[in-house]
Amino acid sequence: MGTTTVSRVINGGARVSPKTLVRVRRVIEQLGYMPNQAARVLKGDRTKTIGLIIPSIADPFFSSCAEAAQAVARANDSLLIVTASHNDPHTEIENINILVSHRVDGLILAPANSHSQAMRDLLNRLSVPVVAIDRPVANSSIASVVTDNFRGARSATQHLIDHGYKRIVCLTGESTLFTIQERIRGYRAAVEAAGLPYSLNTAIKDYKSAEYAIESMLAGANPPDALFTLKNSTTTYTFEVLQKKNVQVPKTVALLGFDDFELASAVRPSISVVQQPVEEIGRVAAELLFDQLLGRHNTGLPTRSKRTPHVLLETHLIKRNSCGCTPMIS
Amino acid sequence: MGTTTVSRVINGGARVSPKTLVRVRRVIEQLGYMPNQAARVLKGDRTKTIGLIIPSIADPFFSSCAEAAQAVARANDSLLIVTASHNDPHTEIENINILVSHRVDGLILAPANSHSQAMRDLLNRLSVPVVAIDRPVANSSIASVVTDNFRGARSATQHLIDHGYKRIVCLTGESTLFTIQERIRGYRAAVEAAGLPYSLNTAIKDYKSAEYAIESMLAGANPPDALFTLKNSTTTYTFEVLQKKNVQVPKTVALLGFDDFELASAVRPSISVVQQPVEEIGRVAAELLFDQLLGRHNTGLPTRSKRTPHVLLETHLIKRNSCGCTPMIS
DNA sequence: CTGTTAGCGCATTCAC
DNA sequence: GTGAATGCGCTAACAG
Repeated sequence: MGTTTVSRVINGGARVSPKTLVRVRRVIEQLGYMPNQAARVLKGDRTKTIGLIIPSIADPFFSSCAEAAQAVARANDSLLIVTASHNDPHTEIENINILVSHRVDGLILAPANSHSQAMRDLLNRLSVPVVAIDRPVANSSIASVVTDNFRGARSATQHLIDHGYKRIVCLTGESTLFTIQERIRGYRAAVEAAGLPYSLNTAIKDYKSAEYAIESMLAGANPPDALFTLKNSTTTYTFEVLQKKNVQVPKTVALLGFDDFELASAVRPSISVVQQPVEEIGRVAAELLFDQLLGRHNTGLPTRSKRTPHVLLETHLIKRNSCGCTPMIS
Repeated sequence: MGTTTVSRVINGGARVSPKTLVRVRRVIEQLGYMPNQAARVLKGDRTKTIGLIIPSIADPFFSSCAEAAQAVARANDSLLIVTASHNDPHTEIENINILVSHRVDGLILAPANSHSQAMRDLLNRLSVPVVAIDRPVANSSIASVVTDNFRGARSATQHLIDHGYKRIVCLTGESTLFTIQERIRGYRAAVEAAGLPYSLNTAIKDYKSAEYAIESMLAGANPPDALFTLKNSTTTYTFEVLQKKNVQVPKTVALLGFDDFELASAVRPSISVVQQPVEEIGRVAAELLFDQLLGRHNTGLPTRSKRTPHVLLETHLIKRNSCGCTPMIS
């Protein structure tokens, strides 16, 4: 018995006589033998694992990304390791280190803080390819797959303007996040271009704060006729408040949210939203990563694109009822 | 320079002079050096990784489990690797093999098929501890953390009976799953004990089929006065249909669902549900796994419990409006 | 076709 | 306090 022969059998069985091949295979089967990846890795080969760091596994947005990325990883015979940063820069760096220790072949991450110098340095030092999702890494040459939050928010706001609303208020929380800032920019661009007042409240962090904000506004001198909510939780809190207060939507005040969610079409009125191509983000990011990993660049592109692609994905406005539209389908 | 010294520094720095310690640490920092886990593993130690196999990462139920399990893993200085089986026995076995190849220290999984002989054999051959979640592995000594689906469904049905409903119909899909079967048993036990008719429809797999089923029932000779839906998607499809048909809930027909979901309290009427202790499942499973891993059993228990614990977690009935209750809080 | 050898990076043992 | 030697399981290179 030669270990080499066994090794050959495991790796496809080339240059092994059919007899031994069968024999070895049977023994392997019988013993339930599994090659030790650690040893393979140690030999210097790829680990066939890639890492994904997202704020939370339980967040539907990111878990859908993860699912899509995993599919691509599988297709490339790799394992996806998902860890959660909870948007904490410290935890994030810790996660990067853990994954690097485990010698992942590449890394996808949603940077907790786009501007963290420490993380940028760390990332630049890595010898494996990195792709950022959802948010780019500022001032760096790291590849990224990001939604066009600016245009998405601008055209959504424009849609409200087209409906004739004059006092469109923008509601959100977590305004330090890159994505939220971009959406704010988009909202601002649209209202300013239309000569409408700019009104932003970034203090919505739970049901209570939403209730307080909306109550004051509606009772105020110049109540809004439309609400543009920049993130999922803000949208649902707002919806709940409006419902509880028996505010007519969209009659008294219209509602449009950024980011789609499961029951947006099931509630009454159904909620119009800006939809992000969630799965696509995960899929494209993983594809980009494997492109870098396997050294295949710019396939099919006539122009030699730069080494680090920055993919900007388009959003899609889903017109339901809460904005004032009356689509055919329920 | 001795590699041993460096090794010592990395592993806590015992028996190293303060000077060298500082010096080595600085160089490590400067080089961005990370110990190669593969080599450590090869030395025979634990890999500090555990595997989790769930039907889908994007499923809120399981991703919450995963999040909780990851927290426990971190606390035990380990990495959680999550993979998706899509409820396919073949993919599941493939995933087990991949994780075993990567030498995970333990495994948590939601068995796609509780009765698969092949999987049972494979699992028994493994040298690492295994914990099943959501569904047990039939006829095996594998530890499990499962919700008490039977009692949850029975008491939910009983609650509908207490409300005075006489024709309670049970709706679901995926009736081959262990959890669903248990819930069916619970429903059956309750209606039969009350001398009420047993009526089950397991064909709800999408909005269309829900619409068809509900339409026929309501138009039929003996329409139901309450609907008990056994899984999340069935509940939302049913809710959508009832809403679209302008059926009064709970007046014309009441609704009670198994499994809580994000907007159950936000919709009108708010939907009463049987809530599972989702995070607890993930947490307890991971804790059980590390107990086995670290050889600490039966802590604090006076009676010597058997080696493979089977934890049965209680459900909680959340009374909202759709069942006919009128809770104080919105 | 098959076996022998060497080395991947680390932690452990044992001398110094 | 420190360092040299050893072996974990595997595969690539090289004989037979």
